[in-house]
Amino acid sequence: MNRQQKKQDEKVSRNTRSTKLKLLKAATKEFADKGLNGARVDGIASRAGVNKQLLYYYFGDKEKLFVAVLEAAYVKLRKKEKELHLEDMNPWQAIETLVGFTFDYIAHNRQFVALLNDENIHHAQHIKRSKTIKGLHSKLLELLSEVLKRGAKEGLFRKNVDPIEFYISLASLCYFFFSNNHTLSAIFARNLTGAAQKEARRKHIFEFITAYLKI
Amino acid sequence: MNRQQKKQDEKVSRNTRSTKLKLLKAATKEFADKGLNGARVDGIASRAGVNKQLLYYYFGDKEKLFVAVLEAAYVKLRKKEKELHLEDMNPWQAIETLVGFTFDYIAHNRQFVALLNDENIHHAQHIKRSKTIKGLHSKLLELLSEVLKRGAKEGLFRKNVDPIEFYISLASLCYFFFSNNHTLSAIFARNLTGAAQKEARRKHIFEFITAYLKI
Amino acid sequence: MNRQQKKQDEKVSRNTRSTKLKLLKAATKEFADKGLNGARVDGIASRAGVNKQLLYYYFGDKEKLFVAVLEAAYVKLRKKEKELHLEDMNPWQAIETLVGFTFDYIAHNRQFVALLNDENIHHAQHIKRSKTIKGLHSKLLELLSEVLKRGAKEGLFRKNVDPIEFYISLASLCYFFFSNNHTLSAIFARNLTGAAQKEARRKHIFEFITAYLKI
Amino acid sequence: MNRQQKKQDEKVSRNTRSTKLKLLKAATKEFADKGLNGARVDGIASRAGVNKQLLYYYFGDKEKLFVAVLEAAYVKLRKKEKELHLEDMNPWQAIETLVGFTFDYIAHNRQFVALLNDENIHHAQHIKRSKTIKGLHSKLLELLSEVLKRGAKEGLFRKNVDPIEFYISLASLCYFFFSNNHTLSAIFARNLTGAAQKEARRKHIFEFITAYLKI
DNA sequence: AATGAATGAGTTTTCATTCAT
DNA sequence: TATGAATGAAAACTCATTCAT
Repeated sequence: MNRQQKKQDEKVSRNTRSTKLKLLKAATKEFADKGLNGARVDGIASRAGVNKQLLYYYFGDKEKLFVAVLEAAYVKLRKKEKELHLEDMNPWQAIETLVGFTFDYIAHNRQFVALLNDENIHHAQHIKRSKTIKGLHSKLLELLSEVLKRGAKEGLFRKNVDPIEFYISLASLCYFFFSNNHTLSAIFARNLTGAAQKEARRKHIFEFITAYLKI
Repeated sequence: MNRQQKKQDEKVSRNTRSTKLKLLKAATKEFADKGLNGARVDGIASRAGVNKQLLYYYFGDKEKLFVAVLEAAYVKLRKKEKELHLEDMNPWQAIETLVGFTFDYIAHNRQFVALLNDENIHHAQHIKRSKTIKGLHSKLLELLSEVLKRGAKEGLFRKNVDPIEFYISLASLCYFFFSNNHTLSAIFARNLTGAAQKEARRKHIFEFITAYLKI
Repeated sequence: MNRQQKKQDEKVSRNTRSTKLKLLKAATKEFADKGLNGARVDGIASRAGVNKQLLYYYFGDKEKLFVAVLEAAYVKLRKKEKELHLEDMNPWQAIETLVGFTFDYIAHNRQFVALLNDENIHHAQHIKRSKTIKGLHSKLLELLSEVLKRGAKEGLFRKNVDPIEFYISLASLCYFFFSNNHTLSAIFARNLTGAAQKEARRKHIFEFITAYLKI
Repeated sequence: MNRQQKKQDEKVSRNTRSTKLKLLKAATKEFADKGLNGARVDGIASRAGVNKQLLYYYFGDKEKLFVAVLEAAYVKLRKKEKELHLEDMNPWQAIETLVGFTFDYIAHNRQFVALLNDENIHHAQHIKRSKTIKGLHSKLLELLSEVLKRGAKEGLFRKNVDPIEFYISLASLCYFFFSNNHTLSAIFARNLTGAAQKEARRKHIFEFITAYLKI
């Protein structure tokens, strides 16, 4: 393969990748904003600035695009999780890191929250069908399990904490505030969108988690 | 108005109520199951066993019916809340009652969870527009506030607990498990639907809350 | 049911029937003219002078409409067949009647020929799926079989004529001329559309069949 | 032009021919299987194992390719006809040969039958437009005419047989069985695909034709 | 001669809503 | 109060064709 060809291939493949990426990003926005049913194929294409048919060319149909969006979202999350390295920290550090990461990730990836909300309305049928997502085993639970045991053995943490229950609680505390922000704001007749509110929430969650783990 | 006519009127009005009710129940199911966008007017009418046009006759359009469904759901919740009478209990009793009620209500009213999920996708626009829902002030927060203060004063609870933060945490812990049950099951490759799982979750939430409040 | 109601019912049902009928006739024309794939749903609706969606309301989709068209065509044919009463005729009369009927029916129902042509392109998948058509057992073959036996026994006809082969030959001779009229005209560079040509063909077929049956 | 270049050119031209041929064969299959409207340009290209754009490069567009397919089919048929040499045979031999050839050609070239069927749905517009096909005058009719006259003069055949009517009858008997095989099978609820059925049909046609011609 | 990317115009289908009775 | 028939607007999706290399 000479330089000329190589250049060509790179360009073509880069174009393909960038077009698919543009579509994926546009779709993520549209799906997060309006849900699978509310999203418009036209809307996604025009957001991406490409012809609508390319969407079908690359992804097959609207639903498959939705799956691709979910998959990309999970790939991104798992990648970030891997960079945590909880195993190298002392128990309290590890918990603090995990809680901070969970909250901040959700806080900065509201689209992910919206997508998950919608996916739950659809009974997680797309995630269940996705081999990609099933293949992305999260090691977070194992790491957490190890940290909880370590902390207990060192006399720092409460004993016999079920890691799944604990993880669900952590996720709940971080996720719900964002996923239900609109209804909470409406019901409490109060704006919960602000940075101060968010910071207060973050702090509260730390206290909550800490109180539970502390002996 | 003679007896004959009165009887007829009564019958008619009872029929009206029952038809509206049938539609409302059917709509609740359909909306909870498929979301506002996924729900079908035809589906609702056929679930209710009535002609589609009646839906328009009674509720105006699909979106207004959705609002009516949300309103009915909130009316029901507020009514149940009123029956709690936290004010007559000692602080720990009150908290225990509140936690149990919150968990159990959500556990037994999954449709409400689904509706809220969907309403959040729509940025709570229907709730915000509904005067009915706005008018249904929940006294729970006030009661909780009073209970937390009482408990603190009596030296039972942690001091200066923000009732809103606390309430959101409580709601989070109860709500998320049910709202995200499908995706959680898929990701953990585990069935979280069972009664045992539910009971474990309930117990865990009690521990969590208690640990936080306890001095 | 009072007179008023009866009138209403009649009218409603007559409207439904007439609308369905209009659609069916329009679809028959369009499908015969352009084939299943070439036909346009819009074209059918506008030919019928009704809203396009009614087509979906009454028939489900384009393909089901095509099946309905085929079914109607077969129902019509079978009905005509029943009126022949070959059983009451002497053998030669019966054959003459059958041949004349077959030729004339095809000659006057060119749409049926076109539909069958197209259905064969689709490997008869719609006919195979149609319970209605399967249920319309043609008694023609039984009658023909009986006639052939009778004729043979009376010493009028050739013996041991296979009724199916004979029937296929008869159908061939009548059908092909019409089904392939366009290509025949093109290849022979001759107009085969005229009434004279048709009459000549009819006569020829009689001679052909007669020569075969005659001892 | 040096040897090297010549070799290249030869190779290129052979490739061209083979690519065109591959496309033509693939198109023949696809068109025969699904008709002009049902055939997919993508399907043809992928059957041929080449890029879709090449189809346009070589044939202009889908419809022109269809014409090319028809033309190739007629070229093939005419070539085979030429090899018959009916003129060298005695009348009965010639008829026997013609009938056998007609039946066998159709039996072995089902795609041709399917293409003709579809072309008739399109009112033979492509054949009518094709100068190539018009230029391929079939001498069969002239030969047949001569044979019929010869047979009649020799006292072997019925007199004054119209060669076109006779030819159409022959074609009918052979063609219809194959062109309508699917619907016939469906209606008779019987499999007419088998070799035995085919052989029976062939024999029957011989009897039929013979009976007609015989004095 | 060959290819992958991109597109426009069309086609089927869906669905909330209204009409007429 | 209740219903079946009818509709308009929009949605997803298809497909032949062309572009750029």
